[in-house]
Amino acid sequence: MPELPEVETVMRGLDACLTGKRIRRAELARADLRFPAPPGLAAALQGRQVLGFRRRAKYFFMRLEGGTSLLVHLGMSGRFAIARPGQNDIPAHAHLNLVSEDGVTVRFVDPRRFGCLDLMPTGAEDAHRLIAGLGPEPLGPDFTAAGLAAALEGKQTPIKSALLDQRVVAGLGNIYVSEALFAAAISPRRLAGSVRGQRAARLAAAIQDVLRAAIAAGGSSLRDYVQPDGELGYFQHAWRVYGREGEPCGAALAGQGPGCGAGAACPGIRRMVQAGRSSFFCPRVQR
DNA sequence: CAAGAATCCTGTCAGC
DNA sequence: TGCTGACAGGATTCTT
Repeated sequence: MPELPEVETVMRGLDACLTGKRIRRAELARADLRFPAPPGLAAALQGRQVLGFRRRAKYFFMRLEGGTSLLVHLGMSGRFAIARPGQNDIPAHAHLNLVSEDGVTVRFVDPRRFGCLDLMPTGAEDAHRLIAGLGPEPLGPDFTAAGLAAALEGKQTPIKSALLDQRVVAGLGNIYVSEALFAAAISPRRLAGSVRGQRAARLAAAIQDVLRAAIAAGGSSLRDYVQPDGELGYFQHAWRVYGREGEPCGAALAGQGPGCGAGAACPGIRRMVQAGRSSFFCPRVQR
């Protein structure tokens, strides 16, 4: 679902259609999301010009004239639907509706309501309670192999679980953790504390590679995920292990690099459940 | 204190 | 065909 690359892609789409525009009308259809949206949310947006966007982990901020920022989290099923003037079909579960000065309607749609919306002064974005405790941005300057190793030091939990902890590194979810561990040839079962030195360096690089590739691909997609421009299922995701249980690793990697390379001897991609979540991995290459 | 389980919610899909 | 149950997963809260 929406992890860092998807959030980045959604945000870029919104940036392209809203930045510089004035919000003619704002309506909060329902406020009972993961956390209650503040009552004054719609009023704070209406009539204001959108100045720009900024992402942090799986959150992003929409900055408005007047010094207010809107915090958005997509949760599991959150997306943005764009409707041009005349396109009047309203998707189900549209919780926030914004009409731009050019007549384009932007809707925050989130069936499961695991997402959230909040307001804060633009200068206090990083002090927000959902943001303040986050670990380093994996594509930012603060994310290093040494820092990652330090964050993992002494942890008795499997590396899979540790990487889902947003305090260790911010923005990974279940999909890209599996992908990064595969790329780094590290078993999801390995104890987090044993990932250090060269292995930590490999993992840090793999995390960055996997995220960069996904952003470049325009974000990956699952089922009901929709691009901000309204297009649906517009590209083939390129996950190497996620969702590929039983597929031979070599075939899965055809044309995408050497991968397992065991050919017919490849045991195939396995799925297991860790901390209630699926992990996909190749038992031959990941140690 | 840390690690894991339970929890929120609803659409989708497999199986009968 | 229609129903039921399992499943998906982000992040907080609760339990061990």
